[in-house]
Amino acid sequence: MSYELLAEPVRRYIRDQRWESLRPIQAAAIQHILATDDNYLLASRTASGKTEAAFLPILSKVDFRVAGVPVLYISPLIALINDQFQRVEQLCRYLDVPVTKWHGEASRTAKQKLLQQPAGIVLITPESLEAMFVNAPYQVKTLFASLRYVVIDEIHSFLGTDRGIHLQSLLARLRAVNTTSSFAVVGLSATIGDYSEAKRFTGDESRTKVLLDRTGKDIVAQFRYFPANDTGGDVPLPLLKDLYKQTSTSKALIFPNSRGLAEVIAVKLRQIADRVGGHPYYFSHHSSVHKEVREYVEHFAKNNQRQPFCIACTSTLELGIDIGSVDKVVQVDAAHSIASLIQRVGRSGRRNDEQSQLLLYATEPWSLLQSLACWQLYQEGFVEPLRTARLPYDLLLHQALSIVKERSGCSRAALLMQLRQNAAFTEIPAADAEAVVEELLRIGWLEALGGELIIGVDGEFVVNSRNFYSVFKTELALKVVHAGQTVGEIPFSPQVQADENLLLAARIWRIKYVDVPAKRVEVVPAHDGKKPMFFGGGGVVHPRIREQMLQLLSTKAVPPELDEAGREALRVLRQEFAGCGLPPEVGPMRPVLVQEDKLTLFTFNGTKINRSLTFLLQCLDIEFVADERKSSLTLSVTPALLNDLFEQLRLFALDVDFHLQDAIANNPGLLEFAKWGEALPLQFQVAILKERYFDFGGAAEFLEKTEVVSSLNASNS
DNA sequence: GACCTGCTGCGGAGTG
Repeated sequence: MSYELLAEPVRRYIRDQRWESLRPIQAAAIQHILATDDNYLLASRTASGKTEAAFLPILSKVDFRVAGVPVLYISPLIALINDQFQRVEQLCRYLDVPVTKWHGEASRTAKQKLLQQPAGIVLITPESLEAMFVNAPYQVKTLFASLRYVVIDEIHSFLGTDRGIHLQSLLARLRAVNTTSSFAVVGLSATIGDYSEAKRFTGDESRTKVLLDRTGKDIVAQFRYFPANDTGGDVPLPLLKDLYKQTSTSKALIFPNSRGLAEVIAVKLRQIADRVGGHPYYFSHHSSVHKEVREYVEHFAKNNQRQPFCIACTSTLELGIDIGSVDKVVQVDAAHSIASLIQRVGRSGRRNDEQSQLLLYATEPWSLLQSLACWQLYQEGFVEPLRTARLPYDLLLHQALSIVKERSGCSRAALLMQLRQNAAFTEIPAADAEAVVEELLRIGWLEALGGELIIGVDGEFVVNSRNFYSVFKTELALKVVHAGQTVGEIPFSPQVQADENLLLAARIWRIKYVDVPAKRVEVVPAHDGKKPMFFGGGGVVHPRIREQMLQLLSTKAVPPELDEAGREALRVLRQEFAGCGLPPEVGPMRPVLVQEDKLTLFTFNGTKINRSLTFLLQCLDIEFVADERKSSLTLSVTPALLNDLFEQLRLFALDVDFHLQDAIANNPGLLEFAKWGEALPLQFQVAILKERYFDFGGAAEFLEKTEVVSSLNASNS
């Protein structure tokens, strides 16, 4: 029935593709998009035909004969644009609709051609759109004044992120340009945790509908436990041997949570394969592997029907880049979020008749616990809800500069009006927006000239820099080159000097010389090396995962997916907490283990709340040791004093601004997470810290409600 | 104990 609704050229495309039927998400999208002008979120798993679900009806509905570009597709990745270009262009040939890639690596000739004859569909990144607003606002008008649809791919990757707020703001600015029509948004998404929050993203929650296909795949999960030995060693040898056995004849993706470990695993598996005469197709894939090497790996995976292969990777292979199907997905130690686990699992068994196989290794009891908790929550259908920041002062600052540049100067009232009407900033009070603009004037990034605001002398450097178009920071790195070929990059570290060895792109290298001014390292192949040092902050674990971990500790059931060693590790960990006498329903109870003159409080709470508790303890000048992996705080107080301490901390939590101001002054690195936060007035720096880095509300609630059960009380009774 | 993402305009050399 949905098929009948489509335009004839689109139906011809479907016939030529020899599709037997439309997927559920496609059928639903066709009916809805053709019937209304509402916004839609199309949520279903990887490889379920979401792209077609959006484009089949849009191509049937939109009149492409009018001047201008009626359909804009926005993607978080260049690689995804290049993939989607081929699919969309193939479809568009049936309708004579031109498709143009518009990103930093796209052909300039093609862009020029589009500007001369604006038509069809444009595929763009948020940063390229930002650049167009700043550098060529007349082009934005020429191209997008008559937009009818904006398709946002992998929209979940924007939710709850600074880049998402940036994109929201760009959408609002597109609406302001959209003078001859109005456009609807169609977001393509994986399963997400909070659909009402996702609907806000379009800028009009009430006119946004969710089309959801919950059909999942059967997944067989297996947990295998190999404790890391004390002598160090990055990955336990028995684990590597088992991993080799499990994957040597499969197409496998291995996710070890860090670039360094991805290199270790790729190199060591290749060495084992060398010794026993296995296949040589071992790769690594992450942001520090050079783009061309990554593209080769992607191409190999996609085009090899029969050869087994193994890619040790990070989240670079989480999003929808087309690498075909794999037989096995391996997670080494706990994934940091369910959302990420979903994406990784979705990579396996993509052919319709296949079961997905998931292999979860743990090297340490707490990681095993977290991994089990994630898996259970995954099965329950839980996904972390992500809340978009309501007070993104830093992004408002960035967009204020961008708008002034776009308009080549404008009155203060016009700027403030445009910011207030921008859906990304509606909850920022008018007086606060004014204060941010005032600060921009004070630091000379803006200047007032005859009633107009223009970019100031110092601001010119900011807005004319290549760095202006993105809202995220990147680390400085040295390019690693072998015989004229770039292999990848490594960050500056003490390791980077001549004759040091390192692993990169699944190979071992020795550094010949380091050219610091040229940011270049020349390497030659070697036979033994260590993983490169990469830096990064900690990951953010959602409180629900920690609750589930505690639940696992306080019950007796043994998850059937666990191997023998895993069962034993879980038993030992449960034994450690047996003295606390936790009931099966823990509710607000949290265990405390008492040693001689210290105690360890296990908060079993999320990273942001733990961070806040840590900060409050620092304010009180109390000595402690925090361990985020165990979600624990070790303090030199007696259990009897714990309630008083909680009450003191809670009072601090309610009035923390002064301490945060102090902390920022002493440690500007605190604002590292917000690229445009450093230029803000202090009170707004405090505000973005409170909303995005800490969770003092959650901490206060924890301090108020938690009932401590200590091992001491239990053994006394 | 993290991971990821993007990029203008210009000049000049090289290619067809």
